[in-house]
Amino acid sequence: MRSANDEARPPENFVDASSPSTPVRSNLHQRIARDLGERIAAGDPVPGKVLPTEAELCARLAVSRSALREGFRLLAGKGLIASKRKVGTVVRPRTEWNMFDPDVLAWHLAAAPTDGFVTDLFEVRRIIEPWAAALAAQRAEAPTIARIAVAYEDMVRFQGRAEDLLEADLRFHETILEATGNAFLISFGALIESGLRASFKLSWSGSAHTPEYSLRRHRRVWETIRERKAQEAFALMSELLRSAIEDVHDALLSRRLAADEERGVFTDSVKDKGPSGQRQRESRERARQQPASKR
Amino acid sequence: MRSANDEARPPENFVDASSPSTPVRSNLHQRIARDLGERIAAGDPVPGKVLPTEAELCARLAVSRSALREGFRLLAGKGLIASKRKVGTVVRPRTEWNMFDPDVLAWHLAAAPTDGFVTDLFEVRRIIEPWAAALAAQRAEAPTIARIAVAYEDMVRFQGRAEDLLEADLRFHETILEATGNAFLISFGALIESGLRASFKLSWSGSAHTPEYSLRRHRRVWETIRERKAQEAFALMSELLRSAIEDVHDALLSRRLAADEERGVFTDSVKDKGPSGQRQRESRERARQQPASKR
DNA sequence: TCTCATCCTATTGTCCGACAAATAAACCGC
DNA sequence: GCGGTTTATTTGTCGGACAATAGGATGAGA
Repeated sequence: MRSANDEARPPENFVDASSPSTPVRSNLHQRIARDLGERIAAGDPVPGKVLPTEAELCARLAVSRSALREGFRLLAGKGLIASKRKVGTVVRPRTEWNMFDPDVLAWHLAAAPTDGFVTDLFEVRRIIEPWAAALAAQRAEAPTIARIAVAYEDMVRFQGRAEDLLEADLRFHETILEATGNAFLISFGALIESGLRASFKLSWSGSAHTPEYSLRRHRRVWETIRERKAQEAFALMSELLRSAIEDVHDALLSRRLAADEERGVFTDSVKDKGPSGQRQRESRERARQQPASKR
Repeated sequence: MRSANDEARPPENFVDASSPSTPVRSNLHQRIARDLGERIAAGDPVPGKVLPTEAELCARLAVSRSALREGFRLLAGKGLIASKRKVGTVVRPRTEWNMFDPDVLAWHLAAAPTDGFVTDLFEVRRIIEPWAAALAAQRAEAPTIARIAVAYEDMVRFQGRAEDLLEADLRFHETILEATGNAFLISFGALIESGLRASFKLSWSGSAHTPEYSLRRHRRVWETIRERKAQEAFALMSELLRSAIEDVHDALLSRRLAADEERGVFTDSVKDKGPSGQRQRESRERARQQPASKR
């Protein structure tokens, strides 16, 4: 029984290798978790509803119950699902999900990168990272400051290659978080990494602002940290993130415009969007749950 | 084989029921994860080292391999461990752990509530919650504000019963986070809940400040949110947390003093601690990894 | 003696089947 | 119509088997 393949099953043909914090050759239960996680993040089984029974999912995904259940545990540990005897495995309400988990963030961005969602993410970054910069200016040890410098210099050197530039950019921000010596802020770095990687893959490789503009801001942040000017580091990091979020919103906007145009629709829902950077606050309630992509 | 019990094994005799975000009647794999998680958080297998093999752990804990592996997945999903064929299951470096996971936080606090750790936690609270209060003042809808009021009034009513007071206190802070509408900030509430619950169980039920003092601060935060005064809400929440961290530090200090005294040691390591609230910044590096309790 | 290829073995990864336990839902007696 | 009982379904745990991988031992050759 269970001959070959039924539907929606990636048994062997996809080596893929696209997930943060999981190695290229991921295990089966990791792939299962990612698969289900992305689907749940997209709202396939809407919160409150139950997933198919383990037996059925085993058949559909063509995996053993052990592997499936281990995948379930990965999701349960992040708050996405909860299983109970006789009732099944239910998708927990979104408020219970651990949004600070890098995987959960990646699944969200892979499945439904809504405006409201990335707005929320950058809002948190704008809350945390300026403080991190200030604390780094106060506490960073010399070698850590040197690593921030290296990251910045790599950004300059890799200006051409977007891939390497992203890596250097990530290292820049993560090293600043490290410099604070705060275990929680260091953890926050993984979230930024996951978020930026996914956003990057989402195709906003470039930016609306010129590369020089962004580089100059990074350089000034680094300099103020080196010179132990906490308040200025705070302000500059705040500025840096403000311009970064504008870039992301522009990218998401053009992305949606392109999608709409190609679909032939051009209704009133997209005609009066301003040039970004301002109306996020007002329209955030409505933009929240509006999927911008497939599925 | 595997007759009765070997060591450090809680097979059936502990019903316990002490873990946040997990129901009272927890499953076996959840208990396994908590058990190993607390031990790892305490540094039993130090990061980089490998755990005993699955076969051995199965024997020691007297559980099946399935249950053990599901527990492993819980831990792996939070970044604590990583398994590889032939090499075993290694404890990942602390920087890779997801400190924003409520369980990870609880395990840390249960196993090794160091000064540096709670300082870090409250530092993050002081970064995030004032902003949350400000955003809540801007965005909260009327019914949400009403729930904040209810939480405050419950705090007043439950002044006597510490348990209920804690619940109301948690609801107060979590509702403010909810009011921001930011998915990430809402997630942060689970962290606060886990942290405060563990701290509470750690015995600082009361506080150095009078209850009235704390209540007055909460009241003023609520009022400014109701009156949409974002800046004042920011400042007041900041103040509230500043006094809260003083309470916690006092509690931890007296806790350690009591432990030292009872042990008979009274060396120079504890004699010149000031009256809290000031020297956290300077001595944080040294206080970081100093266990204050058993094990 | 050093280097490299090969084999061996230990360990996790996955599969399978069985039974236990819980509990929602159907059922039945009153 | 209602409360207690039974049933059926679903997850929870167990035990065993084999596959896959990779570290380490082994041995041959330079």
